[in-house]
Amino acid sequence: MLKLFNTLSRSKEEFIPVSPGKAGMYSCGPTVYNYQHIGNFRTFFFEDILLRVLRYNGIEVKYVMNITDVGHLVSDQDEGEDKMEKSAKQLGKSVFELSEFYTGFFFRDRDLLNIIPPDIYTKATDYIKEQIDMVKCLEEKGFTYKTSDGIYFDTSLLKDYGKLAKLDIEGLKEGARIEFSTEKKNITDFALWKLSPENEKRQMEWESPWGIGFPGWHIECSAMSKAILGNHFDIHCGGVDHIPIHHTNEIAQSEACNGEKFVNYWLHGEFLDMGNEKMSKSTGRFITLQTLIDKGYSPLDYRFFLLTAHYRRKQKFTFEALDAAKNGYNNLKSRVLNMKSSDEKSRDASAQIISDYKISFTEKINDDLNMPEAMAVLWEAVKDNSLNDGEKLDIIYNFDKVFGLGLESLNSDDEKSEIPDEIKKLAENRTEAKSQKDFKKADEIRELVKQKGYDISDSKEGFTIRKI
RNA sequence: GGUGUGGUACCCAAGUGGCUUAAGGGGAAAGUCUGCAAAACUUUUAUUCGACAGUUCGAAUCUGUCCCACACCUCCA
Repeated sequence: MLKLFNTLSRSKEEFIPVSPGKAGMYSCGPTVYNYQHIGNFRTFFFEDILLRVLRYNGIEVKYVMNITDVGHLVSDQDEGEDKMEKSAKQLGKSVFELSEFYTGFFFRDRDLLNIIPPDIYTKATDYIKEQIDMVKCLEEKGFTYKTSDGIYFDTSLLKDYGKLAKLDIEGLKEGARIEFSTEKKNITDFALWKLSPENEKRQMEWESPWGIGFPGWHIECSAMSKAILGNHFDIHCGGVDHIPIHHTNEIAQSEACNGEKFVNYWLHGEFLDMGNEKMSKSTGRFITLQTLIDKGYSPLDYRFFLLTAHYRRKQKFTFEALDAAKNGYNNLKSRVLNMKSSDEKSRDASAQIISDYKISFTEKINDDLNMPEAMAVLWEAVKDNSLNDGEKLDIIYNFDKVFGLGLESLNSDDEKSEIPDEIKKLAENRTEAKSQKDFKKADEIRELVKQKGYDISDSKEGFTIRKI
């Protein structure tokens, strides 16, 4: 039984899809006005794990992710500049070039992290008509009003507005730290359609029944999920920051227009805790996957790191912790490589043990995606002396469908081919010194090679060289 | 000011009333092996879960008080 923590009920619930054996899943993707940082990727990774666990359970998932390329304003109070337009202006590019550039980078990092692409990407600018239709739908049902700068949703008309975030509207008013547009009827009202400023020509703007303008940020997800997955579907996910505003407003729009329940299960991934070095795309201070690569980490080191914490808990990011993950992952890889080169084959005698491991693993991942516990099961199997190498690989490959650490495709040749001839020559010299019992010289050579970044170790067959 | 979350070994991090006198990874230490190392293998590394009370046959897990961090109500995945 698969259990998932539903933000709506704040509790773990058994996952029961609308259509048996199938699931519709939508996740809020990137706003492509800048690079995605490693915090963003923690969320995309969580969604990847969710997708993999659903599929591991034999559920046929239709997975949609949006790309926000318009309408996301600098302030969620529907004020300030459009993030895309602002960034384009700064870089002297068109918004379309900008979108293409950062989307491409996002795809690259996604692939490097072994994150499975969705079945469909929906780009906000490709669904302008659907968004306008939805605003019209809300207008016809009387949920909207007009201000000098756009069409707004009147949240006071919904009895259960804010149910996802358990918003305390009165408390919000008292605690408001900023002033909000005086034209808004309620503090929680939000823009559905923004009119282009009269004195400014936007790069992205469209005709609409209300005048030339662009869609509000929230409407895209309501319109696009409706277009692909229908009025009522199974899972919607994103980062925790989306609970109080973005997802709250999506629910309001969708349920007001469609007149039925929008999404059954809302799942949210917690933030990566950067300690004092808080990452914020708006300040331009953040760590990207490329930063990690430049520092000598592999993208999958980061994936391994993410697997060590539960998605609903903040995870502390430090380079010390990343080093630990890198070491752990290297150990795992070297064990797997050793198993692959072994000729022990599966025996039927241990079928029961293998099955027990898989059952245990399934219990962990189905308990609200408990990856740390699932990883513990993996290590237990890896170190289990009652299993031979063939049996262990059987288990490891099976688990890696969820972990996504690329263990099945690991190839020892990859590492060997990187060794320069100079280093190989030195290693051969050392073997010669050893054969003459000149251990002093042998140790000197090993030290020299170590300084050059390689490690020589002896084995029965001779020596092996490893990049440090 | 309001709201919420969390404090588990040297680090990361599970566990949320008895299966646990607390998983797993990293790190560290010892042994086997080795010319010496490395790897591998074996073993060790929290009688204790922020502090103090309380509930209970029984608590890291529930309650209360206090201390400390962080997050959100500005932008954020």
